[in-house]
Amino acid sequence: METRFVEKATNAIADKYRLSILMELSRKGSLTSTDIQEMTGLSQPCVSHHVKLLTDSGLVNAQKEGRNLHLTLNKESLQQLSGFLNNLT
Amino acid sequence: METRFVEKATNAIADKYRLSILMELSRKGSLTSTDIQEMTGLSQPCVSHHVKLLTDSGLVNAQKEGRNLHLTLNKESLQQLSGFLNNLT
DNA sequence: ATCAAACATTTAAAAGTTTGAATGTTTTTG
DNA sequence: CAAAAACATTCAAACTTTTAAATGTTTGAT
Repeated sequence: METRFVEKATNAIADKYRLSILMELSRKGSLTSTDIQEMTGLSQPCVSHHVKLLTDSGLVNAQKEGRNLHLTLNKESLQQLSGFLNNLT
Repeated sequence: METRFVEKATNAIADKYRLSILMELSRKGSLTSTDIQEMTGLSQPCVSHHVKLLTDSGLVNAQKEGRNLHLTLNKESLQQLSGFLNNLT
């Protein structure tokens, strides 16, 4: 089943920095790693780590554009997760 | 905002045992800690710990009935979480 | 070609989580 | 009341996650 996805996706959300990244992606549409560094005050390697967790979970899409990493929400997977939780009720 | 709830709830879900407890609660309607022990093979203290995380998160209701702990899903909070995630998209 | 900017990787320390053994509490049963 | 059943708590070991310093890679500007 999709339980591995649910586990990885909820784990990706379950952190204050990563949750704030998701919310900011939702508000702004897209962000770069540098944007996230400025927004969180975290070190660059730490941001890189959090971004990797988010992209590995499938909740965030990453696309290299020149030397920038262009991050966007993966709406389909967020909706899939939302639907899974709703189906439990 | 509700971000602390989202953090705690997703954290509660983000574990294979706790996710399976939620899914079994969804299927069966209710469980006791002993049911969960049998179902997971985990030790009693470990089950107690996972149950506490689930109830502290607000996703699961616990009610003492004699010496048993009667666990049920908190559907409202699951729907709240589902709605939050859906609103990000 | 040089330099700088953006991001990734490696590594190690600090902090947090998971697990079960031992023990404690409460409730039911004989 | 004694014993057992169900759950909670304390504790310590094993494991995982988070963080940043150091370093590496790639891309763009001069």
